[in-house]
Amino acid sequence: MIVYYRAVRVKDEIKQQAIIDATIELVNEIGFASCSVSKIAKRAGVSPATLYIYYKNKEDLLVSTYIQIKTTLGASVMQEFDPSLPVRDTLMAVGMSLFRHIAEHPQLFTFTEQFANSPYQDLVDRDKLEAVFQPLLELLHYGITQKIIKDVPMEILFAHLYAPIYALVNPHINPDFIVTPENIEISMNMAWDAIKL
Amino acid sequence: MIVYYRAVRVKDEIKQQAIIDATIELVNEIGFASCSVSKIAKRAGVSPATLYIYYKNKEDLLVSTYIQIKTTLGASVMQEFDPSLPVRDTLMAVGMSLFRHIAEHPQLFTFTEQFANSPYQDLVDRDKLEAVFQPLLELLHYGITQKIIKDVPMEILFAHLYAPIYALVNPHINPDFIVTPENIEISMNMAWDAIKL
Amino acid sequence: MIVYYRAVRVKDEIKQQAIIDATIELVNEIGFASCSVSKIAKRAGVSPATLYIYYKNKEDLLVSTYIQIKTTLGASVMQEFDPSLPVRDTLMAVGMSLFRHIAEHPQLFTFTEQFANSPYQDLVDRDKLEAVFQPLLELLHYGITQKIIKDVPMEILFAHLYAPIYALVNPHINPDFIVTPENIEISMNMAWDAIKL
Amino acid sequence: MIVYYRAVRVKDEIKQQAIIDATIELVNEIGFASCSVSKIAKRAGVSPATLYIYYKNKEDLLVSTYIQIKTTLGASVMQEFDPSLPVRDTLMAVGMSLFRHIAEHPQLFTFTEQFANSPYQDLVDRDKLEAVFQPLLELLHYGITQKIIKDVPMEILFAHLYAPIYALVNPHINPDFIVTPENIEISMNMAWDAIKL
DNA sequence: AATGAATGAGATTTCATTCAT
DNA sequence: TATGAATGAAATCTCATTCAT
Repeated sequence: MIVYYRAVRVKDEIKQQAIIDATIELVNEIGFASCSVSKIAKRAGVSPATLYIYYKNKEDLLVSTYIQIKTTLGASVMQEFDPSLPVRDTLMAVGMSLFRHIAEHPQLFTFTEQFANSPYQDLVDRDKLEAVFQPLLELLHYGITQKIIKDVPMEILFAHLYAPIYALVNPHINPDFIVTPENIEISMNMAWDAIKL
Repeated sequence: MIVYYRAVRVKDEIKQQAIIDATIELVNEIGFASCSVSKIAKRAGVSPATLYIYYKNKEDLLVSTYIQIKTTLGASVMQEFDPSLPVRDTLMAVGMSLFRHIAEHPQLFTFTEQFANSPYQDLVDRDKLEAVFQPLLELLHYGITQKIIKDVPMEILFAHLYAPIYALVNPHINPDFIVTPENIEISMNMAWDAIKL
Repeated sequence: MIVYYRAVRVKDEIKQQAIIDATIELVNEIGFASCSVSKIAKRAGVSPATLYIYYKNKEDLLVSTYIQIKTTLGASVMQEFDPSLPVRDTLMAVGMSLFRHIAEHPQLFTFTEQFANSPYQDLVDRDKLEAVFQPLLELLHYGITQKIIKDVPMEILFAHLYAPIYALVNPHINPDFIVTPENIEISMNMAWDAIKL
Repeated sequence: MIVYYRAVRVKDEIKQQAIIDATIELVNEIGFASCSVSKIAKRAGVSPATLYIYYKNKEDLLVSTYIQIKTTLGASVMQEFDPSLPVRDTLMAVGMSLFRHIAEHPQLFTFTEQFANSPYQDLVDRDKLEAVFQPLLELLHYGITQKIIKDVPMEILFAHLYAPIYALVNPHINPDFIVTPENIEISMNMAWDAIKL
């Protein structure tokens, strides 16, 4: 009976995740701009008012969704990071992991691409999100000191390492491109050619 | 009478361009999502109803604006295309021109980036827009047959040639990156390293 | 034909007043707190969206209504102001006019009473609204120098001159009080007794 | 067992009063119109659902709060009522006590002023609330028979006795008025001049 | 008794588009 | 052609209240 009394209905993490999932689905189906709170709520099977129990407002919901996706992506990709390997192998492994992760979760990728070009993107603490990639930055620095990697600004190194990946997997840019292990390897090798000394 | 007719036509075109300019300005100032027809009309100095004389609806206006920008960009960039030069020189020239064009017209770039991640983007005939880059495609093909360029899928070549440019100049991705002639050259040289055999 | 073209549909002052009238009616019927924009619009026979053509927002509508009523009241009451009369006669005439005006327009009075106790009241420039009563203030000052009126703070004089009027005609406070010429005279005489030296 | 029962009751009453106090505070801070049940509950440190254990609904809570304040005010003010004193002294004492009470509890006054201009005010049994002032009524009647006070309708006497007080202490009407003992005395003397024969 | 979760109803406001002139 | 007025539909969000525990 005590257990009964203590078991007051509790904020439902399943429901909270259902709302996020509904958001991602809807953005994929009808686009970021057409996503209204009502539509998201209906898709998640809750009342629009319920949504406001879990998120302060629409902005909070979208930003939270974005951060969740990016955090998961970062953690997953950086699992491959192994500083005991040669610089080249590490960078390639991380890049390939990124390729694969995006290819396996196209819905998440679509969401983040649309989010990044929305007015909401300014509300995210980018530095915090990118902190997980700090080891990558240090590895590139090390590569430069070892005369393995070109001594150019970091942004340019990153742009050549990872921008081609994003362009290739983006269906808006390359609707017909298919991510195969061969293509991944080809592209990552080219990225290495770009940055290596 | 002909004079009269032409005068009217000229006035029309000025107004029509004023609407497009207003659209681009507003997207830059308040973002794609916050741009309403009324706001665009007010900025252009016309009535909302007038806007519907020149464009079928909002979608038509935005798509027309996008096509105008992309067409102008393509024509401008391809001016540098000179098939009598070595392959490398041509590709570099085109890339640098692209870099410069974007850097010189940041408002147009902002518009296209926002448009490309909107539900409207599916309404554009991409093939038609990209037709202007056909010579580039042929040049790459030629480079492959001459064993100058890696024999990999076209999309991958393009991704490594131009995606880094877009990433670098995109203030959402690289808010602190400054486009200098040195940076342009560094990046284009790296792009060449990526695709060259 | 020229006339036809020039007669573009024009902001309709009749419609604008219809909205204000609807506002006043509704506040009388269902109270200030229950008045929604939709209800006001429906009562005025327009779409809620139309209301926003004439007023920036709900606040603007309510404040405008209040100012209109108060301005009309002030002008009407001060018509009785005749500085050539003895001080006592002037004050009595103004007070009686106020009594009568309120009694004849109970709906307007109800609106202002409710408005004055709403969060909107802080948005009104009271000094501007009360400027019309400046001659009254000066008259009281003059009466003090002439030793006709008690030399006490202005607020106290005003409170004793006019607060009883408002209390008497307020149906919330005196639901059964009937404004008769006799009652008006009785009350105004008492007010004079209060302030006279 | 009795002890247990009483302990529970005491706890209840504290919570119930906490809700009322929270209501008064919130009305003062954010205004009557912005007070929602959730906000009141949060301020009182209880769940919105708990509030419905103590009060049937929002209306019941607000009316109860109003009645509590008015009852306390009436009792406090009428403490000064001493029929053995001369009529004038009694009326003056009561008025001054009213002045002081309001000045000392501005939060309670703010609440009642806002309540009185809300749709809830019709739900109060005014006769019951005003019963406490019955001796005052009788005193005025007596004063009339003794030819001390003007023989005019009761409402008019009350209006001149107490409406100026409410107007003076009301910050909406007299934002700059400061309640000093001198001002209280001046005003009460004027009120007496108004009603005395 | 006590509560956090849940919600239908309704609030204000803006939108893309059309109408009447 | 050009327009200011007009609007139905839909947006985001809050509310008073009830439910399940």
